[in-house]
Amino acid sequence: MKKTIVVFSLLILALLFLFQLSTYAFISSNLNIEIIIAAIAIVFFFVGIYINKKSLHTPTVSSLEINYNKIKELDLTNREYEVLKKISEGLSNKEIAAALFLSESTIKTHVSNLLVKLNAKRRTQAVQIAMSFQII
Amino acid sequence: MKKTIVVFSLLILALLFLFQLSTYAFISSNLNIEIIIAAIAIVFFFVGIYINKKSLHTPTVSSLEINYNKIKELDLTNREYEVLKKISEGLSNKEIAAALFLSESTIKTHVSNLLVKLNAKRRTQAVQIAMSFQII
DNA sequence: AAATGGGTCATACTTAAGTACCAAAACGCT
DNA sequence: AGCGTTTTGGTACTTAAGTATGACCCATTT
Repeated sequence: MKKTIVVFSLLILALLFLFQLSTYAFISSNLNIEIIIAAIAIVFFFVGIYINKKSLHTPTVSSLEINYNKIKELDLTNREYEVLKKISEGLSNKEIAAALFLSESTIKTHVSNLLVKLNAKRRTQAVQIAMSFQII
Repeated sequence: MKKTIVVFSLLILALLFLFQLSTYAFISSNLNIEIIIAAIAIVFFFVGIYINKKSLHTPTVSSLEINYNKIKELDLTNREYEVLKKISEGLSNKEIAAALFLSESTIKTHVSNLLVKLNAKRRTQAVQIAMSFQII
């Protein structure tokens, strides 16, 4: 943050200097106006780069969006998708049942249907496939 | 790419226009020079932002690096880490055994040790934990 | 030479996961 | 009200996963 303040202070000083110079050049006409304009252009060019780097593109640490169309395409129901997310969190069938207030039998049914729809043989593979489809 | 060409073409036209205007203002003195300079500054400011966005920060589509220090910290051996990666790919113990030319017993041993070291109860949880540590 | 750690494999066992099949309640839709 | 789908749950079974324990080989270290 201190660095930002210093940069902006220097920037303001540079701009003031340039504007003074441009006024001087306009009055006395002994300095080429194009050079002044070019200098201002260059300064603002770098200001644009700096602002963009600082404010517009700071975090954005990935975290890709979920492909909801793919979920529909795979014909996953709400419950199946809920179970899939729990599986990806590393929960057992019993734990998922407890988390969703259901019986383990129900979870097994959902998991079985899930594996068919995702064309997976195991829950670990289902997670892998789901990640490749970006649905979790 | 076509969009880039269009943007740059428009940009060059705008700059030519501004420079012509500045020359006109310099000669006839009926346009305030400060306004011209401000216009150029604004244009170059956005040029800076655009250039920065296009060239300096294009890909970076995530794909975070692996935390090898964490692997050492967890005291995972080479074989255990190999098995962990195979688990995360959704392979069964039998499939991992076939892939690494080992017996299923050996894989089970490695998996068991792996779960202890990662403090996981199941292979799915191990994958989850490994991802949170960014070691896979 | 003995201890150590990594890797391999086996047996025996328990628990979890997954399949197949069925059935009923619940819900949305026409 | 009737239809189809979702959701729920059960039984019975097979297969996979995971644990515990012991054993052997091999390379490195003490």
